Amino acid sequence: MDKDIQQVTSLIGDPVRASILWALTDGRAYTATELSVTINTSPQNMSMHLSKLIKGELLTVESQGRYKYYRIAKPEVAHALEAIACLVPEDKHKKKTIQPEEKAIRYCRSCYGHLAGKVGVLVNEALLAQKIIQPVDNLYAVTKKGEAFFADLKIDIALLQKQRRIFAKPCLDWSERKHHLAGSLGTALLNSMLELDYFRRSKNSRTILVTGKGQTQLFQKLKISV
Amino acid sequence: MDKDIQQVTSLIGDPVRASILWALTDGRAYTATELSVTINTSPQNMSMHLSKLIKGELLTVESQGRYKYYRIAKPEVAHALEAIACLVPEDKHKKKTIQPEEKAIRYCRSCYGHLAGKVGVLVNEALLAQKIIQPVDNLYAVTKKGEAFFADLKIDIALLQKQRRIFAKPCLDWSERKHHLAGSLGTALLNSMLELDYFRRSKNSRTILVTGKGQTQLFQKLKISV
DNA sequence: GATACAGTTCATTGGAGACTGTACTGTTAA
DNA sequence: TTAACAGTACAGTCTCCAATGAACTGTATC
Repeated sequence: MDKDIQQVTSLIGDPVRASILWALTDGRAYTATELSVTINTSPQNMSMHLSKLIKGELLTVESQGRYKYYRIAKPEVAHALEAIACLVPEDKHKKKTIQPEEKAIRYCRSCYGHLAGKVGVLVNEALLAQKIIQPVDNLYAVTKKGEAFFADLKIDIALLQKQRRIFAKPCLDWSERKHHLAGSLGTALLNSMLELDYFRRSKNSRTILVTGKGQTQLFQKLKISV
Repeated sequence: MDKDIQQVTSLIGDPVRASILWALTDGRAYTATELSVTINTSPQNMSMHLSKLIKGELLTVESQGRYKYYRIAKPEVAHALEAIACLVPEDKHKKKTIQPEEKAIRYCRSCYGHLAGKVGVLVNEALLAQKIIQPVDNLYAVTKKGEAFFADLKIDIALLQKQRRIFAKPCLDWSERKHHLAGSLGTALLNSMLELDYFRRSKNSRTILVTGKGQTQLFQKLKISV
């Protein structure tokens, strides 16, 4: 038993691995590259640490194309990390400023070119509710009504469908645990909305800001209040 | 915050320090030499590690003559360790032949002053089933019926509730993966049952033995067969 | 007093393992 | 097809820090 505990603690004990685990405690999944950027270490090093965490059954991986999404393996891991966080000496807690950036990234962000977060999920739900898109065996198809909607946003559906890339599909949103729109249509939609100044990207972050114009347009077109 | 977590994890991460902490999770105090013998390392090395744990506020010392008694600084530390113990990969439990002493410690032990192991979990389940305690937002409360039960064991509920320490809460048991009773009520219950000779501590181990009297009383009072 | 023991301090050493550079596989996009 | 990118594998380097030996303080017992 003692040996087992030692193995787990030395796994958690490394500073880089501790940072990885801590970054993942919110339950969202990140790619190896994303993690290596936020933790500020090389991709090879990150790969090494991630494989150790996988082997120790603290993380799980999910492959999506050339990306690999890493996430906490089970609730017990997050629980243990929270328990460890409680052991930080008291005097260190002086500066308990809760960062608003965390809140922002959960609200609206880009996810490999398409819209994610709470806003991304709301948009997807609205597109379905208004029958602009509809599910067809695990993918999405654009309806007659939808064609007009996308044309209005200067999106050429026919052109997108000619591409080899998947046209439109649901993608599980890590912060909301619901689906948002992915595929070339998802990318085109976000690009168009950025172009039209509904949204603006923020620097050095995946966070996306909703403009005043975006608020009014999203309400008019999709009946969404953001 | 990230730096703080790293400091705590690398403190826990060292194999020797992990063993020290694990050896102290029963809440009892040990001298430096005792620890260096059980952990099997030199006194100087033990001294070095202990001073780091003290500095990190995970342990406290108490001097008595030429001896120094080391113990876990606060319940949160024991809690974090138990949480970490839950992360030991499943297959490790199965394939290794569990030694008799290991079996004993899994069956019944003390965990920072309260009862743990299979017996600890059974007792907790019985207390809940018989409506002696009931869950109230992640804590436990004593029912009317329960007051009589604890009074019978010479436990003064009112006195315990006046303390600053948490009165009663569930604590995840590493060997059973279920909850046992923690908090001042849990401590009082174990002390009372030791006093009444339901249980006896074994020397140099966290293992607790159930006496004949304990077996009959636990069956009479809680309908538990141990 | 002398002796034995608990625990600590400090300089030195040794080695585990984290990191880097290079080179590779597999996937996506044009 | 080619190019770009995500991620991995491996060998070599380097660095931190645990462990050691020797010497010390302080306490108990004779």
